[in-house]
Amino acid sequence: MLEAKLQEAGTLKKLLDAIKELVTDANFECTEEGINLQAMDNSHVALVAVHLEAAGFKKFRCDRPMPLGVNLTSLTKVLKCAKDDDLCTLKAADEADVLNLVYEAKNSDRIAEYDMKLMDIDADQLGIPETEYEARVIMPATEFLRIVRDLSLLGESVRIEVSKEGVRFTSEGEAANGNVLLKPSEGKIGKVKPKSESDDEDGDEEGSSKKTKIKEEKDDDVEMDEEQEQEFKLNSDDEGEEEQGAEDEDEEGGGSKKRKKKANGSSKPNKKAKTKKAEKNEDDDSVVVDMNQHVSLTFSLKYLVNFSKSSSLAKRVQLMMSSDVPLLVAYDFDGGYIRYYLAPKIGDE
Amino acid sequence: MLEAKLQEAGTLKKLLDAIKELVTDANFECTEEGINLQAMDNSHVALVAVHLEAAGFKKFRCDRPMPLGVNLTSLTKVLKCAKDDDLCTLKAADEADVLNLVYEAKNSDRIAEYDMKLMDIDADQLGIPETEYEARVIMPATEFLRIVRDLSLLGESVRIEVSKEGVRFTSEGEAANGNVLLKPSEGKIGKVKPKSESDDEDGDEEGSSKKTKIKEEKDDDVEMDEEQEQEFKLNSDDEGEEEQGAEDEDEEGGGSKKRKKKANGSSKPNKKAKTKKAEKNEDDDSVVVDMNQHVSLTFSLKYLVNFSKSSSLAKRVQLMMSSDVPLLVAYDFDGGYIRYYLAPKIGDE
DNA sequence: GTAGTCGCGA
DNA sequence: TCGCGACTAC
Repeated sequence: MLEAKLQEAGTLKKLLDAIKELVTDANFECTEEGINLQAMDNSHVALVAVHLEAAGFKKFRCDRPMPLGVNLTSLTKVLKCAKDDDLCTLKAADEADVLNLVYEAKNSDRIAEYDMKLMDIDADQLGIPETEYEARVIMPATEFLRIVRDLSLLGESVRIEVSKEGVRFTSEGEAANGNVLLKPSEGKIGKVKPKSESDDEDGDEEGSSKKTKIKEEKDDDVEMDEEQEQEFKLNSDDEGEEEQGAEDEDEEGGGSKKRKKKANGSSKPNKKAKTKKAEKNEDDDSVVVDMNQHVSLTFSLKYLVNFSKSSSLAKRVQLMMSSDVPLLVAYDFDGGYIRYYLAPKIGDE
Repeated sequence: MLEAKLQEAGTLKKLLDAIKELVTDANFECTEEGINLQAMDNSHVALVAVHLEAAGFKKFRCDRPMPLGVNLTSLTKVLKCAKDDDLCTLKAADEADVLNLVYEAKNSDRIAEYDMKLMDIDADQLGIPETEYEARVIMPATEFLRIVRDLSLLGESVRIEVSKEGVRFTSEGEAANGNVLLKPSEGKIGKVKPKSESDDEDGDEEGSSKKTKIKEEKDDDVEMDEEQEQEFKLNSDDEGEEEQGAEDEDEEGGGSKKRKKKANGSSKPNKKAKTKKAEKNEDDDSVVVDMNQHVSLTFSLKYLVNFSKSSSLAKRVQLMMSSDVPLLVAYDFDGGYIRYYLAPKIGDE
């Protein structure tokens, strides 16, 4: 049985606004630790991973793991029926085929209750490899939004280059080319340290000579697979929109979670990282650039524009890049995160 | 000859926005008392009655009754040419086939003048029976708007139930079901008294044991027919959209008012009621529920959503219901009102 | 608030 | 089949 009470329905509404255009159906994987959602977009070019931790709820109870197959369009409709500041309680009985949502107005003289049908979704719950990245950029989410929106007016794709100079976004279009260069804020450029020491790589870069790759600075709850079994595979986005059997990853997605909780131990040591992030990641407008080597990758702007809808959820966004692996765009907010993975365009076209 | 000067063109604009989707052509029945419009919607499921009283105009003169047949789409276009705060004067000569509209900017350095063609419309001016209702709900217009909009995302129809609990709106749809319960505000529930005493039925319900029906709390100027000749008949809205001859009630609608002022005396004792209403009906966000018995009726949300466009005209809305008779949705504003009647769906489908 | 896209009605 | 209106996205 699940019962999760959220202080503000608005949080969920924003979350859905952020992903509903990318994904139409997804499993909300509920466990005692919170709620996870992971899905590839309809053309398998991008992957979204959402995590809402139990502690982020005003009240959270989930007796046993349960996947709730939700049509996001329906859920969006149902959430439209809530005011942003309504208390919102999600309830589902074990084996239930409906999700119950209760909205209580602040002044509680209005109670609305909705039952939404659930569906069985063949989980394409993929293992996300815990990549160590060659470059990380942390910047204001609105800045990122602005840049990708601007550039999307010019062309279809953007090249993101991280160098000692900072980070440069370049787009070339029919009518015009453009690029935006963000210089790292004072003292905000350096190399990246392995996760174990990442707590103090904030510009004071003494000792950062070790050539390690960068891990995203986050509480990790995405299923990662050091063993690489069922590792997720994104299509490289080269305009191929033909429906290619989205159902070829059935070994993983048998409909239920053979969730492989990470074998490797580096998985979730994060209360401290959280505090750290608050310091460097949410409290300012700085641009932080960490890199071990020059990285230049090209991505579809359409997707990035879509990702940046999450700007309403978090002040800061983190971009993690390495050659030839998907870009990770991560937004952290109180009580959870939303992450997007996007395969680079090949051939730098 | 008609000459009616309105302080704010915006009022008319809002009025037209509220009804133009429901009705495409209608007669503006002008008399010395003001302007009335009454029309059934295109599928004869709903009826709209608008009243603009002479006193609500900055200046009003109508020498003799005249029906002005107006295409509401055209009038809407012409009104779009006015700014909301323009002075707006409507003029029509006797027997004229055009309506003249003059817009004067506040600062009067701009005068715009339009002539709109009139048309002959077979009046379906129907007698509206003065129903006494079993239940009345008065609530903020925006709340009603919100509820019907929300529920219309889920399903086609809504069941409205008035009980001691308050008023509950329920909709069932493909993907989800939902219901919203509004509890009456403190002391705002009671039985309803006959109109003659309605001035003090505000929660202080001593003496309200008399089992009388409720009349709408309003200045009444709709043609009502105690004799029941030509009483209006709404189609019960069960998807039946066949055009049924709307032109059988000419005795009443011959273009002029043989207004039968109600035979029964309870008809318009309302300057006081008005004040009263201001107290309980417009100055707060309360939900007032009066009922003599439990009522549960089902209506088309499409229409209710349409009706609630009138929320821009009034702060409060009044719902009047009795089993098996049309719902009355009434909005009162300075200088007039707009009322909608909607037949319940049959069989509670 | 405006523009574009999709659906429904004439 | 074309036009108008409604809904969604930007």
